[in-house]
Order: sequence, then structure tokens, then C-alpha cells
Amino acid sequence: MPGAAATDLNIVRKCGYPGAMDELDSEIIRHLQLDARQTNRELARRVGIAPSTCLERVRSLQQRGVIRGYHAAIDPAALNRRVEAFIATRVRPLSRAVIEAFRAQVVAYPEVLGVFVVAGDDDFLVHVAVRDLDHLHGFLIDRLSQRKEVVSFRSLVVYQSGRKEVLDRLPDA
Amino acid sequence: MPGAAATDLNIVRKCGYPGAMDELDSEIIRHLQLDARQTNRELARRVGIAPSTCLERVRSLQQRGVIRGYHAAIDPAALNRRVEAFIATRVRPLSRAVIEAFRAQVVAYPEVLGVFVVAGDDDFLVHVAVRDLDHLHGFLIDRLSQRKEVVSFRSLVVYQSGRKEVLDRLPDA
DNA sequence: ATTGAAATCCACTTGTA
DNA sequence: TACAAGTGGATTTCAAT
Repeated sequence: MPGAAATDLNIVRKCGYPGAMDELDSEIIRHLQLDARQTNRELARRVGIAPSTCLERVRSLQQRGVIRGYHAAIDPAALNRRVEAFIATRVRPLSRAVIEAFRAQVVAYPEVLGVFVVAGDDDFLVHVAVRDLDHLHGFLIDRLSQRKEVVSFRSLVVYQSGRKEVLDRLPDA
Repeated sequence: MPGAAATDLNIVRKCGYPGAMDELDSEIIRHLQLDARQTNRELARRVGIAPSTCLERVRSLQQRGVIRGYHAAIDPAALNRRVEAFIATRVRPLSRAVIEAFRAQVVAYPEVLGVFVVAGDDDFLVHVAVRDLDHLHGFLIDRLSQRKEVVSFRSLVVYQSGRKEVLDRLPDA
């Protein structure tokens, strides 16, 4: 069926995502970002479709990888993490092997929230949340400085942070 | 009852969080970070308590603000956001009013994932996710450069990112 | 504070348009 | 693909320890 195949490809090209992502999917995603634990009935009512239809949509979104998971957001203070920082880090040599090893091993440290490989003067941005400033210092000298590939770093301690919980789909144009 | 008050204060000081956070709470939180949509029965079975007890613990954690919410994680590509970057930004004057206005208004831009007020050479780290490099450029010149308080910025485009989904509680010692 | 049972509500499946 | 109904199962409440 070449006609159908062409249509599918057009949809993929237009939306930039296989499986189509219409307005209904976007609405479902928006509501699940806001509250992932609401019942399927609530969700269906809010987006204006039947519960069974809604359930099918959600399962499709999960299977397509659009929905990657459902996570509880925890107060950092309850996890004993009152100090948050980004650590801009430079490593040498800048080879694929070094970058990959650094990324994988650093993200495994319990203090680390995430590791970003970035373009610019710095090679990495390491996002950490630790108990206090003493423990940040401890992380820097006991973990980061111990690594042979690290040539320099500087800390950007976070005084305030404003994160967005619900992200809308950006327009194609 | 001064004895009880002293005990409560000791608990607060020791755990760093009012309401106590024992091992059971930590286990519940760990499982809910991994999968926020699992049923209460599953969760209860995994931590080894009765479903009704588990429900009570979860509700207490919510009421105490330890659990802040449940959010679905969405593939950025499905949201038409294939380019991610941090933008280190400097503003002047560095007054409380300017900082607060910048933070509140910039986080409201649809491209922005989060805004961090940081210590160091840069005043802010603006985390964005946009359609492509052209749109990143567009954000920089149409949004950021338009703001009177912005004196300079530099982009750190993210090539790879590794984020942690489950955060453990750090030890008190 | 934790538990077990009862009642209500929801998810999942099947059938149909 | 979307909807409607029925069944099995889960959530929630409540009484008791």
C-alpha cells in the first residue's frame, strides 16, 4: 500500500515524531506532566474523551517512547541535600573514550543529579545536590579532583532555582 | 511538656526534616521516584507493609511536602525540542528587584526549562530546550537580548546529557 | 501506628458501530 | 478509531489492636 506509506512518512516529517502526536496526545501529555497519578477517568474527563479511548492513547504514547516514565518529585531537603551547584569542568584529552567514561562514572556518584556534555570553554556541566557547603567541598576534592582527566573546574553554587514542571510542545514553524 | 519538645527538636536537628523520615519513608520515596504510577498494593508489597499502612505513609509524605508531585517524563523530541542549552547570563544592576524580575519572567518563556541564580562570574544559568539551533539563536536575540538588564551571555549547547531519575537520601554524617 | 475486612471505585477486556 | 458495558481487582474507609 504505497499511498498509506507516503501518508505516514508525511506525518512523520511534518510532526517530527513517528506516530503522529495530534492535539489530543498533547493534551494528555500536558495533564500527565502536571499530575501523573490522576486516574484514567479523571484524565479522560479533562481531555473530553471516553476512558477506554484515553487509556489506549496513553498506552500508545508509552509504547512509542513519548512518555518515558512517571516520577515522584521529592523535596531536596528531605533527601539531605540543601546545597545545589553546577560544576563547570574541563577534561583532557578530549577524546570520545574520556568523555564517555567521565559522563558514565560521574553520574553514578550519589551527589550528582546530572551530567551535561557542553560546547564552549567548559567541557562538562556537573549538576550536584549535597548536604551543605562542606560536603560540596568534599565532593570537589575527594571525587572530582581525584580524576586524572580533570584539568580544572569552577563551582556555580545555586542560590535560587525555578524549574518548570509542565513543558508545552513548541510550534513546528 | 519540655521533655517532649526537646525530643522533637532533636529529631528535627538530627534528620534535618520535621516529621522524622525513617527508613520506611525512604524506601517508599525511592520506589515512587522510579515509578510514580505503580499501584498502592505493589508499593506496599515492595516495602513490606500492608496497603493501608502504605497509603497512610504516602499521604503523610505528601502533606508534609516531602513528595511535591508526580510528573510524567516526556521525550523532548516529541515536544519539538531537539536542542538543549544552558545560557550563562550576566545582569546589571545586581539588585534584588532585578534578580527576582528576571527569574520570574524568564522562566515563563516557553523555551525555558529552568532558571538558576548562581554565585560566580555569571549571575544566572538559564536552561532551555528549543526546536533547533536556529530557534536557539532566535531565543537569544529576540528574548534575552531584548531585556534591558542583560549585559552579556554565552551559550553552552548540550551535546549529551545524563540525568538521574532516582535520588537517594544522603547520610547525615 | 499498623492492620484486616468491607464497600466503593477504577482499570481492563470484550463487543459494536 | 472511539465508545459502552461488565467483571475482576485496587483503593479507600473504618473499626480494632
